[in-house]
Amino acid sequence: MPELPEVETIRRTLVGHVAGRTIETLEVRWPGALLGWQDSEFTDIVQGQMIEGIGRRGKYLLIALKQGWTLIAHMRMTGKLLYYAQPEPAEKHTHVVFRFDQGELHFNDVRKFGRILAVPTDEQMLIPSLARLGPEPLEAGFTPTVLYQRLAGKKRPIKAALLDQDVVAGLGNIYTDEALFLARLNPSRAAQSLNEKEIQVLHGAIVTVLQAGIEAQGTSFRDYRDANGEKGAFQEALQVYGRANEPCQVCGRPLTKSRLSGRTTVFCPECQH
DNA sequence: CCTTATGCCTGAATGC
DNA sequence: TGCATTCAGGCATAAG
Repeated sequence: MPELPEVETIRRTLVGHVAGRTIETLEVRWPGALLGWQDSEFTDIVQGQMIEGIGRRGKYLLIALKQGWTLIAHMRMTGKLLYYAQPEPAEKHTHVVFRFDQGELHFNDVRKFGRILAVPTDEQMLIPSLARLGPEPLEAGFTPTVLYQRLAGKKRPIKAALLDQDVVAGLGNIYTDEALFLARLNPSRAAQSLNEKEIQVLHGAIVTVLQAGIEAQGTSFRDYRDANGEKGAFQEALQVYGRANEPCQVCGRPLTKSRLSGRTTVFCPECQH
């Protein structure tokens, strides 16, 4: 499921193809994928506009259009943005097709959870879910001190806090479990119970797993593909996610699967305290 | 402040 | 084999 490293990889694999391209036509095959406007209005907004660049905030992809509009895309679980240099028939579950003066972009989502929103660029920050987002974990503003402050006083399990996009932007179930393993922290620990040293280690672990995820071009556990339709490789490096009952890479004892804050959670009860 | 439940979805995996 | 159930989960929202 696209988390920060996957969305960043989509951004990187897409920008070279579409920056400077003009959206000539929009084909809306399932209007439910579009938020904020009727599909005819959406079409009027984007047709004829040139893509200036693509940014990212947390798990949101921000596609900046020339005439002051931005497309905000969220893949949720199974959303994909697939670029084709040549015209390509829409595959099953393709909900929106952007056709450029050269090439086309397909928004495809089996589960139909993903959404694309069009908003005037200068009103982006009025979108509550974007406005509330916590710090970007790979930018300079994300320091151990900032993380400490953001977790202070929180009684919720550290895992629940890290999954909360308002605490830190971009972590999902995969990278949260991996970061907690790397930091040797039990996912059930109350967030406020972590001391400064533990927070410092956790901060380093978050940065490390996210950077490693990006370097591996994401985790293709099931559905994830980049804009070229390519899989990532980080699934091969996962230490705990998807490895319930397998031996811990550190101590050899079986990894435990439980349910925490409604999410499947895998961790090593021996190594993670 | 926190939790759990629900809805949104389809396909793969599992159960009988 | 086949039919039914469970599970995967990000996020908004509601309720306790």
